[in-house]
Amino acid sequence: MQNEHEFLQTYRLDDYERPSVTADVAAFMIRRTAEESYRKEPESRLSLLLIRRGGHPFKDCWALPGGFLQKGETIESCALREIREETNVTPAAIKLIGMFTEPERDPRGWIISAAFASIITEGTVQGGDDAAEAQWFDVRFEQDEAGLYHLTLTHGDTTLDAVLEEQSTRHGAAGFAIRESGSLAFDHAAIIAAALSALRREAGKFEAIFDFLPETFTLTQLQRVQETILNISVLPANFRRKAAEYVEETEEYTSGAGHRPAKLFRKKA
Amino acid sequence: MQNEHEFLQTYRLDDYERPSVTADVAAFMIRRTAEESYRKEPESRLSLLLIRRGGHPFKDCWALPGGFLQKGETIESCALREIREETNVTPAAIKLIGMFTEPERDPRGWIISAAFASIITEGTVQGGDDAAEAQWFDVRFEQDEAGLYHLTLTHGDTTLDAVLEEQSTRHGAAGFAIRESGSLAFDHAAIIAAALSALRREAGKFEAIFDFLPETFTLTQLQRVQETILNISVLPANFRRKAAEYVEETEEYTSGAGHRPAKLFRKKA
DNA sequence: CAAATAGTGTCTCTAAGACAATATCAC
DNA sequence: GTGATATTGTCTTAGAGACACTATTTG
Repeated sequence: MQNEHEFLQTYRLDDYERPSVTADVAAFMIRRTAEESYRKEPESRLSLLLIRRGGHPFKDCWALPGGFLQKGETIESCALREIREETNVTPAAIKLIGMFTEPERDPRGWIISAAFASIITEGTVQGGDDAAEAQWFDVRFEQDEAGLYHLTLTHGDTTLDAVLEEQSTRHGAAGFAIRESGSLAFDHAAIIAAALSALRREAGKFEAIFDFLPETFTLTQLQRVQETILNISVLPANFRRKAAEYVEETEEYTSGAGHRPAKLFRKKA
Repeated sequence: MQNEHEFLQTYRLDDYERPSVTADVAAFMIRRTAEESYRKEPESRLSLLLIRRGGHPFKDCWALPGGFLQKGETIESCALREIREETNVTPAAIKLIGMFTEPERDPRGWIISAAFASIITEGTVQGGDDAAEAQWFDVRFEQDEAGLYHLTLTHGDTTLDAVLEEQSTRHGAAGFAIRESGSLAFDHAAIIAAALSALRREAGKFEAIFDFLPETFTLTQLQRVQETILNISVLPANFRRKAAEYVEETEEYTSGAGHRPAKLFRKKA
């Protein structure tokens, strides 16, 4: 009879074929467009970080940042390392949203992906990175009358359109089937749709939205984050009442905005 | 310049080392203990399916059913196939709850795991399976004054005790660090804790709990499912008011229970 | 009829939404 | 002052929890 040490000495993992494993990251940020009038508040938009593929397959298509899991790291470290290497941004938070494992999803071979949604804090993106081909796309994600989801990503003149169908969730987490993929590589349109669903599910709770903002912020900024993600609009009075539970005052105020200064808040510990 | 076809012809995936990938399944069922008095309602308990390991490593420890991802299947099919092969039960639903990828988590080598929570419908377990070493354990999962989580699994004379600490969720989904693992194999105590958290999060919504019950059920049965999972108790009047939205009546009634018959309901389409 | 669960009606309290009114700054 | 956002107060309504009461079955 073998003991455990002897067993491990003779155990051969490579008798079985193994997949390559990647982490792909859908990184979201709230961006504010330049104000028109000096005292009007800038518009907030949800945006997503994509990179343009320089090589095959899906050459010249846009894709989520991501790459292969290496020995000795966890899948979360891999996700953080890859987005950093490829786009020079560091997320404030990441969250696993699904596994994408269809055997034919990657023409290079058997490659499965762990998909993460991540949040980039407004204003932490340094310019001048090596990743010239990394760009922020404005996000639109809506359901039409027929129940199909339309994902529209815009950056300057470039528009990527994808159409997805929500999959019956028998035996599994909610997923999306791709009807049209636009110029998005692999199954990344489905990953983005899943990440957006997850983000919207979370954004209703306050805990989840602070990472979009700097350390201190006004309540209006916080409100805009939630409104932008959920694509809704709520009355300031009611938003403040609900938010009060999750924030604490600082002594600081905004200034120079052509209207009453706003107190700055921080997330309650 | 290569075209895509030429690229794929010469692409070599095996230049990089790859991990083995497994799916592990935490399968939950509601079991009802034999009634004491002829008209008293039986007690409901949440239970979890474990198998006893016959070989190294962790010989004689208890573990979640699971096994290696094979080429040509998705990770969800793998999870369903493995639990079926090893325990002869078929889940009504499965849901990914996390990736477990610590490099040292398996002494056999580089093996990462996709963890699923699954629901087994009451009464669908056939006896006499080949998996003599698969057993249902009653589940207790509670937080103590110090904030530590205690997981207690009981089957007859066998009791497995694990102590876990909730991990700060910076950079990721809520996770648990194992303080003491009892006789649970690998990091399965942490997987079970994560699955229980996910189950409790979902059980508050009605959508998630129907799979524990057969096609038709009484509202009291439905109430017991929710109460058992969440470890709470609510007033029948209030439960019914909330549940009404998610169920529809049938023409059937229970009988022979020594008290007023209950109408059977089914999940609303 | 006694014991037990099934089912209904209603009171109260709280949280969410709507709306009105006041405060304060930069030009 | 004007135009904009900041901030507070309060009315109304919808939903959750508590509780009292009635209905129906089988040993």
